[in-house]
Amino acid sequence: MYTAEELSKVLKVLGDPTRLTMLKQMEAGEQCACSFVDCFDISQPAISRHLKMLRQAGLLLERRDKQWIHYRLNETSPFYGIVVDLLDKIETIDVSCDCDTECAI
Amino acid sequence: MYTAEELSKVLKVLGDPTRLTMLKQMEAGEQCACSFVDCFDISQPAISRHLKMLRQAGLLLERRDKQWIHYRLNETSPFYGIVVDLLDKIETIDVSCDCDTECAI
DNA sequence: ACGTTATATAACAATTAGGTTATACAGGAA
DNA sequence: TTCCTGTATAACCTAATTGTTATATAACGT
Repeated sequence: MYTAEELSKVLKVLGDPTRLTMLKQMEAGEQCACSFVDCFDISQPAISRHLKMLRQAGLLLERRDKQWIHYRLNETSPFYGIVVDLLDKIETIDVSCDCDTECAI
Repeated sequence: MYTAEELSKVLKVLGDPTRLTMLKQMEAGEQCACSFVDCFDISQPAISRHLKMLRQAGLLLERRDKQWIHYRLNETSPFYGIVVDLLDKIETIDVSCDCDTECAI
């Protein structure tokens, strides 16, 4: 159970097509930040800021590996269930934009 | 199944505490617009615009009765299920702000 | 017709959101 | 060290959001 205040905060973060698509991709597994940069038609700093908003909402966890940072859904977030329920209602995106650098390992 | 685009649009509309609370109240049944005016600490035009956004998102239906307009959740919206699922996760609000005019009939 | 009530719209101000470019920082490789 | 790559932050711009007050519209009551 959540208050309308806290739930609306999370929904606001989810209410952006870029962020929602990022989450959808992470549902399939951990994603390197650079793969988002390749995937979306916006600048690297814009991607970085979207990731920051998702992190600050507690929806993401990160793992650093060398210079790459891999993000994944935070399964311990109190909103994880809600997020996954929503993501499962989104058509799978044909990701033709895999990270083309080493990080894809 | 929805696209990330269309779902994010709806989530953006839901991502506001006033609108989310309004929806929560409508989940309990039809609400007169004037009851929202009494209930929230914002001006009548602000309420009116929030209702318009919910209407434009297809989430509400309205019924005019004399000079009062009663709003209710649109059960035929393609997003109705999602909306109800989310509303059910919100703590019930102690509505000490019923419409104090005749419309409450 | 006239006043009153309920709701919607217009015009405006302040804040937030989301993009950009430039720059800083972190880590690996030569 | 120096250079390169990946990521984050700063500064800025524009557009959207959310509130306000003033006004218009719709419907009722006298």
